[in-house]
Amino acid sequence: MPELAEVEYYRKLWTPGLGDTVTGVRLHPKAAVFRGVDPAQIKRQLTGATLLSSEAAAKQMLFRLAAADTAPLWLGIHLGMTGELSAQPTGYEPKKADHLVLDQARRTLVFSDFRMFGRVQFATGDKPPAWWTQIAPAILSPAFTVGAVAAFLQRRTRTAIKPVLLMQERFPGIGNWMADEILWSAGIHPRRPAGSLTPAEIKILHRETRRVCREAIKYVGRELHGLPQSWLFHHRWEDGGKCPKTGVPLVREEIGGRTTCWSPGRQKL
DNA sequence: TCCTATGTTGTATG
DNA sequence: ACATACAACATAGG
Repeated sequence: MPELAEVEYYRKLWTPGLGDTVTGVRLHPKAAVFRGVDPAQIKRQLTGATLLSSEAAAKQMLFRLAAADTAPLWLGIHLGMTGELSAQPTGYEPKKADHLVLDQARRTLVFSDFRMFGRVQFATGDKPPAWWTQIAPAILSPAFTVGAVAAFLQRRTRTAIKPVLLMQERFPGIGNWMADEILWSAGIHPRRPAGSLTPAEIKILHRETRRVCREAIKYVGRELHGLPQSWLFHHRWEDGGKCPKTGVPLVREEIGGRTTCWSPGRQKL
């Protein structure tokens, strides 16, 4: 389920383990979540290391660890479509989809992802690796300006605005439900060509993008399903779901290869 | 059996 | 070179 807001939620579930040593590592060496990395190396280097800090950016998380006689260790996790983190009691028996399990004296930290679209990254070095630093500037940072959004839309004149909002290089952390939520609250039809938005609409889109991110982090950070009922989120999948603002039945169609939900009347072509 | 799924990426095509 | 469209990845559940 993880988009920016849920990623932040899951990141914090490992917070109890900060400051503690990893006494053992259990992993599935052949799991697809380890594509591009060496699971044996991860197991070797993380064992005995101390988990120091974590941060989230876009749909990814970065965990910093320290070990004797080596440069800092960087563990990256992308939750893909079905990834989750959890902290389990000592003695936890890993389940089938628990691909990376870090044992500590007082708990066990687990990354599981049954569909395995997520991934584990790993690096050592004094500075965070490129796969982390290359993530686009956050939507809630000063770099996310109306001008930057306008310029990005201009280069995608004919593309529907919906898939444009899913492009991580400009909208890091936005996923399918957040994109629909943004367009719904901005009153913009998801099929509108990106280049057809007026300056006024771009301004609203920019404002609502930031607002949805800020509020989603606030509500979801508290509890995973903590969004208010007034959000589209709670109605978008139910058959016969109605727009929380107008009471009119919602519409669902595929746009840009993803199921898209909107409220006709509020969002016109 | 068939369809869907809160994501990314490689490849083909324009 | 750039933008766009779509299959592929792997699995569970309705």
